[in-house]
Amino acid sequence: MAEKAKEFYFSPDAPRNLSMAYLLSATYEGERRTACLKLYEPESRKIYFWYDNTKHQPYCLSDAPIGELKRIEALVKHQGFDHFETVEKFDALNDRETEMTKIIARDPRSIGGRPSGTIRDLIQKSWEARIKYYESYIYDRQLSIGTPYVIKEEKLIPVDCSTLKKDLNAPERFFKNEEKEFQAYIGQWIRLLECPVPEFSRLALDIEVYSPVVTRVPDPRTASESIVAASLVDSDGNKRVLVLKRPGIGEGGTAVPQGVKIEYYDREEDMLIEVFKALLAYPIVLTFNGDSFDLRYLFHRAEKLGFPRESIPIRLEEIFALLKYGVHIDLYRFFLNRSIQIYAFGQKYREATLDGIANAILNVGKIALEQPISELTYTELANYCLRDAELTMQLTTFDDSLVMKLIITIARISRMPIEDVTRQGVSRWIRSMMFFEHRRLNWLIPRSEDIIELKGSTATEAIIEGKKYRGAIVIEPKPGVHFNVFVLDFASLYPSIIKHWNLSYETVRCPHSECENNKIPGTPHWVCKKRSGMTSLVIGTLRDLRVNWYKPKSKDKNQSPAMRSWYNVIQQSLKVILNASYGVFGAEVFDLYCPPVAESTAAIGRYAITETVRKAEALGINVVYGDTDSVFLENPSQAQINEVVEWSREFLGMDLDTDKIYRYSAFSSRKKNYLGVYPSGSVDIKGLTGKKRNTPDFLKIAFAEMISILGEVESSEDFDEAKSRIREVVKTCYLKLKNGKYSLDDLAFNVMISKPIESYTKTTPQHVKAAKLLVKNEVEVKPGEIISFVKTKTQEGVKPVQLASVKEIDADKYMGYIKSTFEQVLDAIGIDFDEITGFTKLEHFLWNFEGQR
DNA sequence: GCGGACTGCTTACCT
DNA sequence: ACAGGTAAGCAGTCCGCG
Repeated sequence: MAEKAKEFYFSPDAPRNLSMAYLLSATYEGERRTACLKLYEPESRKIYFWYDNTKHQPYCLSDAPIGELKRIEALVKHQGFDHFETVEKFDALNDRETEMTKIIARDPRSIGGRPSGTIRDLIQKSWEARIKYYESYIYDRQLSIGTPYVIKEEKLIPVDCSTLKKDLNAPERFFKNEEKEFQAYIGQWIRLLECPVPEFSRLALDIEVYSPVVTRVPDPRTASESIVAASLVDSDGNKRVLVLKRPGIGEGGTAVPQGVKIEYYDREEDMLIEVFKALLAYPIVLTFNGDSFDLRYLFHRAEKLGFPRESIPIRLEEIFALLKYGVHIDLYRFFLNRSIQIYAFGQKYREATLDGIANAILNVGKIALEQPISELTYTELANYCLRDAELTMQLTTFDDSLVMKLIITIARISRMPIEDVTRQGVSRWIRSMMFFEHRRLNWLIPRSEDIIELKGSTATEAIIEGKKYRGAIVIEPKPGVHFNVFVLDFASLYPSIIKHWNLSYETVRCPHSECENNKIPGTPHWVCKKRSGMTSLVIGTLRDLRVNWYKPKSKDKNQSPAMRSWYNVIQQSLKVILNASYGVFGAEVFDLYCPPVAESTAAIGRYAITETVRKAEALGINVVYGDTDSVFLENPSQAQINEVVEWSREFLGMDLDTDKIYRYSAFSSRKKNYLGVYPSGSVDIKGLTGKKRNTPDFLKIAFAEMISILGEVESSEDFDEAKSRIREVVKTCYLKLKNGKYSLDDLAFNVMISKPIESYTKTTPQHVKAAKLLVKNEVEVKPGEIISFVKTKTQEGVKPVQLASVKEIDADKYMGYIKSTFEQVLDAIGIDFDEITGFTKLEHFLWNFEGQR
C-alpha cells in the first residue's frame, strides 16, 4: 500500500530558474527548518516550493541588553536558542528610537509555539513573539502574496508589474497634488493591486459517507464508516464521480449528466488513492466545509485503512485541513466571514450552507434527497455528490471568477497567505497589513498590554448598556412626506476622519505635552501634531484609492467591461477593509486594540454631522433626517448645497457629496426607518418590517404592492388616489387571510436560530419553541439555520411549517402583523390604519362573519 | 387570580 | 471575534387590586 501510494507523490521543489510564478502562500517546513513558499506557475499550472536560502531565522525581541539576557541560564541553554543580536527599532508608542535584543531561535516553536517551556516565557517582556513564523517571514522580506515572482539562480525576485501592464506608472501623475512621499506610496499600492491575476487551475471535491443511522452525521475523527462516493470537478469542466460498490445497491433513477461516467471501485482504498492523486494534481483544491469534514474524514479514513501518513496528501491542523502540495480553500469558511457576507455580497445569502449560498448567488441548489444516503441507488448518489462539487466550483467561477479575484485582492492588501485569508476575519487581515507596515518602516510592533496601559480606556458613555464608548448620532426624523429631498453624505466618513485627524494608536494621546492642546472634540483626548500616524497613512491611502481612483474607474465607460469589473473587485475589497478599519480599534481581539482611537473617530463623526446640520439650518435648509454620516435636506437650492459642500471641505476638511435625490421621502417618527422614492419611481426602503427577511411572504408581497403604488405618486394630490388603492391592497390581504387562502409557506415567519437550542436558558423565543417541536419530531436543528414557523391557536402559540396545518392558524395574530407592518408607512404619509381600512367595529364583525362562511 | 406596566432577551436592521 | 444605535415582539416579573 505504501509503495503504491508513494508512486504518485511527486516532489515539487522549484528549479534553479523558474519563469513567472504567483506567490500564494507561505508555511514553515519542519524537517528543513525553513520557510517554504508556494508558487503557482500558470504555464505548467503547477505549484512549486521555494525554500528560504537567505538564512532567515525565527526570533522575538527583548528590551533587555544582551549582557543581561546572557545571565538567564535557562535561555542560553534552551535547546531552541541560537544567538543574540542588537537591533535598532523605532518605538512609536513612546516616539523614540530604541535598542532591542533580537533573540534568534533554531525553530519557531521554541519562541512561543508550545504551551510551556518556550523562550518567550523565560524573559520578562517579549515583543513580536506571537507572530507566526511564516508571517514574520513575509513581513521581513516584504513579500507580496498574490503577485508574480521569478526564480533566478535560486534567488526569489519580484516581477515589476508595470512591465506587465504599462499604465501602472500613471498613478503618480494622477495624484500629482499630493506630497512626493505620498505619491510614491500610493503608486506602490496601485502596482500591487492592479497587477494582473492569472486563471487558476483548480479542483472542487466533495465526498459522501455511508451512515447507518439516518439522523447522525458521520464523525470525521472516528471515520468508522466507508466513503461511498467522491466527486471531482475541475475548472476546465472535467467532471468525475467515483462510487464504491456495495452489496444490494443497483443503478436507477435519472442518469448522470452527459459526458460523466460513474467510476466504480470494489475497494475503498483504490478509490481513495484516486482521490489523493487528484489532490496532488491541482494547485488549488476547493471544498465546502472541507476543514471540518471532507478532508478530515479522508485523512482519518485513510489512516484507518492502513495508509501511511506520508502517503496522505493532507496536513491536518486543529481546526483547519491543509494540503501538503496545493492550496486548500474551504469556501464555507470564506462565505461565513461576516465582512464577505455583508459587504462583498450585500447580504444576498442568509444561511452559510452550500444550498443557501448557491441558491442565492447561482440560482441553483443542492439536489433534494427523498431517502437517506445509504439507500440511494448508485446513480442517485453520484448525481447528488456531483452536484455538490459542481456548485462548489461554480461559487468560484461565476462572474468571471469573481471570488478568486476577491480572494487574491484581499490577500494582496492583507499580505496574508491564501489559506489564512480565506479562513480568518477582517481584524486579522488588518493586523497583518499593519504588521507588514511596521516591518517596512522598521518600527517595533507594540505589545497589546502596553497600548492599553499608555492610552487608558474610554471617556464617553455609550447609549447602549454594556458598550464601551459612545457611537454615532441619529438625527430625529421629521415625520411626514417631504418632496425633493437631497441626501448628502461624507465619502467614507470614518476613514476620512482617521486620515484628516491623524488618528492612530501612537498619535492619539501621544507622549508630547505640546500636543495636549490639540483636542478631539467631545473627548478629553488629544492627537499628535509632530508625527503622522501610521493608521492615518495606511487607511487614508486606501480611502483615497477607493474614492478617487477605483470607484470612478469601475464606472468609467471608457474602460472595457472586463476592466470595469476588475476595478470593481478592487474597489469592493478596499471597501471591506475600510468599513472595518475604525471598528477594529474598538475590538479587544485586534492586536492594536486602542479604545481611544475608536472613541475619537466616533466623536469626530458626531461633531461632523452636528456641525453640518447646524450649518444647513443656518442657511435656512430644512434638515429632515440624518444618520451617522448623512443629512437629508428638504428641497434645497443648488446654491445652498454648494455652500454646505464648500463649507465642509474648508471647515471640516472632508468631502460631502450628494449621494441620492428623492422625488419624495416619507418618515414616521421611527429612526432608521423610512422610504424614499427616486425620480425614476423606484423605491428605497430602509428598516421597514415589510422588507425584513423574517417577515412572512404574504405580508412582504402585500407590502410590495403598496410600495409600487407609492412609487407612482408624483405630487401631494396623488396621495388621495394612492390611499384608496392601498386600502384595497390591505383589504384583499385581510380577506385572503380570513378565508384561508394563504399557504403555510406564505404565512411562515423565518427566523434564524443563532445558538444551540439548549443555550436558550433565559427565555424561550417563539422560533426556539418551534425548533423544540421539530427536535421532538426527530428533525435536527443546528445554529445558523432558519426556522420557519406559523402562529397557531395551539398551546405553544407557534408551530413549525413542517408540522402545522392551515386550520390551526391564528388569524387574529396575523391581523395584528398586517396592521403594524402597514402602519410604519401609513403613519408617515399621514393616514390612519383604521381609517384607511375603514375597520369600524361593525365592519370587523362583518369581515369576521364573511370570513367564517 | 388577573391584567397592565415594566424589564430583559432576541433578532434584524442602519450607518 | 470590526464598532455602536434603533425597532419590534415576546417572555417573564412586578404590582396593584379590598
